Amino acid sequence: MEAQYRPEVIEPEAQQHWEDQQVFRATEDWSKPKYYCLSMFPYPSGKLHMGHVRNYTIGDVLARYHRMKGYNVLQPMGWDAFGLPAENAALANNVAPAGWTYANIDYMRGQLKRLGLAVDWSRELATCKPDYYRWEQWLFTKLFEKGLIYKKMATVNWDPVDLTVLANEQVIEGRGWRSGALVEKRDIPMYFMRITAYADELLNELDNLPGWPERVKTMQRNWIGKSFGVEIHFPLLPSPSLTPSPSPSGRGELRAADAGEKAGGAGGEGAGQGDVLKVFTTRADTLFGVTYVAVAAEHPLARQAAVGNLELAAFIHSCKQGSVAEADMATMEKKGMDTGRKVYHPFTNEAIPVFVANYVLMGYGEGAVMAVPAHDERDFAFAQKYDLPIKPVIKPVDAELALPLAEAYVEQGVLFDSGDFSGRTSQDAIEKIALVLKNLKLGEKRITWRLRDWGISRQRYWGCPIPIVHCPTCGDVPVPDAQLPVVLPEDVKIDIGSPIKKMPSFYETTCPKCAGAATRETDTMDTFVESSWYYARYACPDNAESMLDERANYWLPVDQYIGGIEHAILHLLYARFFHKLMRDVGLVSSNEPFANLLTQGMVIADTYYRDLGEGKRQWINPADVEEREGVTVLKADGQPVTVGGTEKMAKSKNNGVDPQSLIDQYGADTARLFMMFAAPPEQSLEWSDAGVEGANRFLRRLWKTVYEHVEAGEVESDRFDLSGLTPTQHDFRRMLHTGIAKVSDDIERRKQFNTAIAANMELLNALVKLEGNDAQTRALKQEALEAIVLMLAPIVPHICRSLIAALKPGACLMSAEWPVVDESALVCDEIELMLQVNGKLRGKIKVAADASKDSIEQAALGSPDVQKFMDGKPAKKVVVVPGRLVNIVV
RNA sequence: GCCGGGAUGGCGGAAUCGGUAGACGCAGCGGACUCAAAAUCCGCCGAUGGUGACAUCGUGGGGGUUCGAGUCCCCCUCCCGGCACCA
Repeated sequence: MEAQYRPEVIEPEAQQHWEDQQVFRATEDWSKPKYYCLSMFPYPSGKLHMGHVRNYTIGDVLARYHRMKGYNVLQPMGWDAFGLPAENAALANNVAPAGWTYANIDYMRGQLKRLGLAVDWSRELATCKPDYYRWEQWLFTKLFEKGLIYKKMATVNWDPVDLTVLANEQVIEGRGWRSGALVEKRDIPMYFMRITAYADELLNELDNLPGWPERVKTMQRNWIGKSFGVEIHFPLLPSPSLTPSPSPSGRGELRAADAGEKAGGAGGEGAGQGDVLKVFTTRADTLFGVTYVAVAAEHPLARQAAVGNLELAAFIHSCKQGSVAEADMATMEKKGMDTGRKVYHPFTNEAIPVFVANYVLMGYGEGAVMAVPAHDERDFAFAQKYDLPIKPVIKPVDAELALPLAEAYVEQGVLFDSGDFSGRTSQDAIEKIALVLKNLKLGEKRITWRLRDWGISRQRYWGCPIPIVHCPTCGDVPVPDAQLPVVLPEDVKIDIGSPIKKMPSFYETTCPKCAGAATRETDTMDTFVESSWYYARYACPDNAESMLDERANYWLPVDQYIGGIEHAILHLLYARFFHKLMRDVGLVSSNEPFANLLTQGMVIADTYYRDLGEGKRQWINPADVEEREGVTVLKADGQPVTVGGTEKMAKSKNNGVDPQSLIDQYGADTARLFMMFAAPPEQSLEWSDAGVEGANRFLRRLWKTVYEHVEAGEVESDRFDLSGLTPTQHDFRRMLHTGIAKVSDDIERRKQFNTAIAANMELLNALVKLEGNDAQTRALKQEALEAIVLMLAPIVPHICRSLIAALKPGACLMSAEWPVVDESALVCDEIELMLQVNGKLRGKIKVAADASKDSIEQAALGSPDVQKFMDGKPAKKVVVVPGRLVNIVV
């Protein structure tokens, strides 16, 4: 055995061996339990960042651990290869997105291999390849035919200078990131996936996912947002500016929820006499406190009221400014304007003003709300600003409201000033009010979802083409199977806007139905679509005949999915939705894609930037800045930079720290060990260079310890006599086997690798201190070193491969099994108990492990440490916690 | 703004079911080895007071439940993630 630990030698050797022997190649094998271990695939942004190292090491530890426990393990890897950054890079560097992407994939694949991951590379896939996305197109056509994909108008960010649609990320402080122009909202037709049809199942199935973190399930529940409420119809007073025109069916509907779905938005236009304004509320108990009604700027009533009202039209137009991002909408100043229209209160017949308000969302409920300033914070602020009445109608069950209200009282309570409903509790009143409204045909109980259908159209180039042909006679025609895939041209030149929109060779085609001249859809799909089913394709990436085959049902569901917490809602919800879609077209038999989920915390780092004006920022990498006399400056020019927040490492903020130098300097094992040791997987990890040295030191120490042990000669294991251990030896062996139990539990159940590593460090520390060179001690050390090396193998596989071979000539890590706890080693006949007086630690005693409660109490009361603090007072109470402590209360 | 999460020594973190706060590591300090340095090895290392045994305080802030709270409950502050076109 080599005296020196040389990762630069043993790591490439181990990786070459694993590759040559194809040891991680997975095949369907029904004789063993299967374990499908999947880490979220990377976007090929250029090079690996620390988040990747963390993510893939966690997955690798679990994959290798389960392999040692006898599972048939699959751990695949691929590339989430479509996306916006490729177009940005193409613009910046004058290269084609495809070439840039493929070069990044090649580079990053090399980096991943250098990490020594137990990945089955034969299953590698890239979502930008036609053999992958053709199945996405195929599924699209099936869903389109089933009505689960439909077209409707949707609002996007529009850059009026570059004449292009902007992603939310490209809107900085309300301006386009390149042009600096004020962004506007614009409605365009898009394809939508009907995820709301699965809302109930997506919500209910969360209860059948015990392997998911509670916080993720809570976030998804809140996102889906099932709320039970009441739809209330407020009859409209005739418009003063319109001549009454009774609708043919009697009472017309001024309803907005699905107005957009009929692409032209015809629903509700021409509302006149006898119409109603529908609102949705979860607080029908506050109905008597309504002092105005507010509608969204896009609501048909607002549009109609603006006809001939220049001021209102201007206000509605001003609501069009700014981005569509909900965070922006929610934090902007609440503004509104009276439409001049009024509605009747359904019970009091009072006339109530209708406002247009920029805080009412068209996409939720009916796009209209009843405003109750006394019992809703936003309505309260709005009413104060516009001097609208505040009418309290709910008070606490056991108290009176302090009037006038200083702030909204938002709790439920008891009704007053509410006609026949006064005196009822909120819950009771909601039921009763809904019933009365129903009898009056002015409303009813309704369930509303916060979840909206998923708009998947993107006006971008580097994505999967939407397989639709627009025919002037046949309309939207899905591309037939035989003509799939619709291949995205890769040899393009990028400037502002998508090149395929200017490429007749792409979009000019004939209609699959009538063979007449037609045009292809030039929008591409949201990249979330690709990442919603890749986990299933890994089971059969080579299948050229169908999307999935029976192998998918062998491997699915994924036993362990690992990825960043930032994907807790969107990606994970879309993937769950897709799994159900694939189930319902007969492709998979399970209900959920991921049985167990580990959401790793973010790797975060400081951000630095310089303002370039017009809302543009140049982000500077942490590696390129330094402190000079208390000022943070760019190393290159010595000029100051602005210090931003500590945020997740991201390409867009250029705050990623390159793990490559870490690997180059110390090797993959040190990088892996450090990442696993620095913080538990679910916590966010603030990057710092410190600590890497310590991880490397531990590996050198481990190597040296094994080296010295091996060099001392072969161990005569047949002279290992368990019954003849000295107390010290017995203590050590108990520690070893307690440690094995702890490490197993840490990895398998707790998934807390930092403490698993700490336990191994403690074992090694104890082993080094263990004195003696007799056969007993040597055998004990042999047992301990083998166990430590095997327990560390999932985390630092390269060094452990060398060490196990040195410890047990002929042994191979790839066939090694996880150490087993020897229960007999855990036996202990004396234990230590803490002594407390009034909950404060005052001493400790040793008692027999099987001592009775009485004898423990006596021993505790007799202890001088305790008596000193009892002041001669009698014990009021003695609490004995078996195996832990005794607390004496005086 | 809304939803979810977090805060423990100089630093990363540990304390798994309400029961010894600070495991393990980093940094620092002292010592051994060395001509010297690096590496390695040994020891110390929350704060305050005390020569010391030890005592008091201490888990973001305030309150509560309990024999006992880092852990449970209520209120607050700050930080992080998500908010549907970043992935």
